[in-house]
Amino acid sequence: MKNQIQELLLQSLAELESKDILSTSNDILIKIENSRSPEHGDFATNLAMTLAKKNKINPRQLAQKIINQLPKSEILERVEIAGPGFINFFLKQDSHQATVVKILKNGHRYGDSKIGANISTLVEFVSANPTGPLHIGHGRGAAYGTAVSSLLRKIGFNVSCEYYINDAGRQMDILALSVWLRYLQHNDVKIPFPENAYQGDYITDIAIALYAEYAGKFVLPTEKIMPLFEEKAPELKIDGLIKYCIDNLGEKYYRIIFDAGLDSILTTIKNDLVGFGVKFNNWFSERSLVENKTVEKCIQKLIKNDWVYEKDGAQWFRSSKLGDEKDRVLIRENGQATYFASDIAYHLSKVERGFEKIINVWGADHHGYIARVKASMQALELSSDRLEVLLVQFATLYRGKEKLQMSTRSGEFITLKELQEEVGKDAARFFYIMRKSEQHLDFDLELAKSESNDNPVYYIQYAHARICSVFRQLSEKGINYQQAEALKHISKLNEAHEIKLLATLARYPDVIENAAITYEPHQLAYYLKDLANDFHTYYNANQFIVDDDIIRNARLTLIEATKQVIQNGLSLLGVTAPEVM
RNA sequence: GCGCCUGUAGCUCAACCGGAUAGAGCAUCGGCCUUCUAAGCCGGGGGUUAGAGGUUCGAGUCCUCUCAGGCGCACCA
Repeated sequence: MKNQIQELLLQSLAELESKDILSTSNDILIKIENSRSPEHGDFATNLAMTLAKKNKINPRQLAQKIINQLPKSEILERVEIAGPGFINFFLKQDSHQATVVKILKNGHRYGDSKIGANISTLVEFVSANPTGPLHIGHGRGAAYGTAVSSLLRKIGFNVSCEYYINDAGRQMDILALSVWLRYLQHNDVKIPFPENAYQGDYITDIAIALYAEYAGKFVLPTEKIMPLFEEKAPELKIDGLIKYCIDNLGEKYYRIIFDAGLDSILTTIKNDLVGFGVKFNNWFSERSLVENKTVEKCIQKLIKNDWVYEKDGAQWFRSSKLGDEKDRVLIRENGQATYFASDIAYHLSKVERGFEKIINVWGADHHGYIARVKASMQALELSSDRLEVLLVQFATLYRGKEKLQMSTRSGEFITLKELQEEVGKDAARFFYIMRKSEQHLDFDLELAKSESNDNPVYYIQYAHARICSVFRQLSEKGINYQQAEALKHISKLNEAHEIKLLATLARYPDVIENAAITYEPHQLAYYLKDLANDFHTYYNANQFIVDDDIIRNARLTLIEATKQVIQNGLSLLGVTAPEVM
């Protein structure tokens, strides 16, 4: 609809230009808005106001000239000038009514478009360290990332979702150590447990499972371990213990413990995500980048192109030459590659796998990381423009007044699974999506639980269930409804509530497109609330199952179309559309 | 100290690349169920958009400064 109006305006402008009344730049952007108020028609443009100054014409006069040159149109009832120079477009009623046909004809594809041009797109999100179950903080990234992916697919991008598994590095060593120490304790070895190791009960569970399979195979004499606990600096103590564990247990046994922890936690994470309705196309292992030498290959290439230098025994990347605020270490003094080195390789892999558009959904605490990753892509002569990093701000978690920590190490956190069990998947997903991603979120658990019945998601689902109920009543009463036949009577949909509902339904494709290209799924959530509101109002004002066949059929097509759009929208957000509530 | 994000009704949040009278929900007050689900609808009250300047036909939105909060500034991930 907007496109048609835009076309009319372009023709009008071309006409004015050919008469030398007006000059416009070639890249003129015609902005057409959905009017906020019915008295301003259905659509409005500020075109005359933006062109007025350049052409030294009074905006209202210019608006009149533009209107005079508008070609005849089938869809417009009338066009008006209002306020300082807005041009308001009023649609003919049958243009509104045609929306019903369009929706019912396209079904679950209503709202799709092809503007993504099948561009190969990778969306990476969650990617939490497999050192513990996902907590509520991860839920936001999961809900957001998957909604963005779904939206992009809807507008024609070829999207793949990926989870990057940080299965290498120090955090994982700490995890393995934590498992081992719990395992020793389970073997009645009297040994302390460091405060900065992973405290969660799930560690003990893994240790017990390990014991069940391997019995006392990994027990070492304690005399040599105990002195390591005397180290005062907590991080050094941990490192000392890890080193002891690897050296004395041997690489093979250490790997068994390490993998037991990794596999167990990864399985939990995968299950929790499936339960949350979040699916990944690929789980990408950081370790694989080390094992197949991609990391080494990256570093060699950087060295070859003179992006690396040595300082204090470490290898540094000259990222400050490429927009980063300082240079970054690739290889530490102790010879180990940094996480950043893996990440360079990971992004190379993304490009080499053919992704033209690369989207990373990161927690806001990683924002300082963007510049160095982009710098590395430039240094490897990969276009860094194709990388877009979407930052999701933190959710601060409260239980009533009490602020809760979401630290995995402390082991005290609400898991995503617990949230799901308490609040429900639909409500939780919608709760996350409602907030735009760059907003900080105060998530009061008590509130979320106690108000779960007031969660707007139920408002939307209720509209859907009500519509389903109407159709159930219809068949119970033995009243015939044939969509094709009923569609012949949509011209009867001209009551105020019906026009309002039709206009909202017509907006849906725009909402999808805009939500997708701006990566703002909350726009869809708010739209669905609006749509449900229009429906509930209509429901209260009019009876659908009436004796008049024509009126009844017309109304039924409208609510059937409404049902379809609610379904389409909710499914994009990972929320179900129940038929009964 | 530097960088990023945020500040809108009592609370939680919207506001479509700046646009017409800043909107919802919760809470509060008042109406609506012999008719398709009252998890609903209709109406009232509630605002100096943190503050001060600036840009322009027009600012919650853009710029500068101040204040307040969150996050980041590792040879951790």
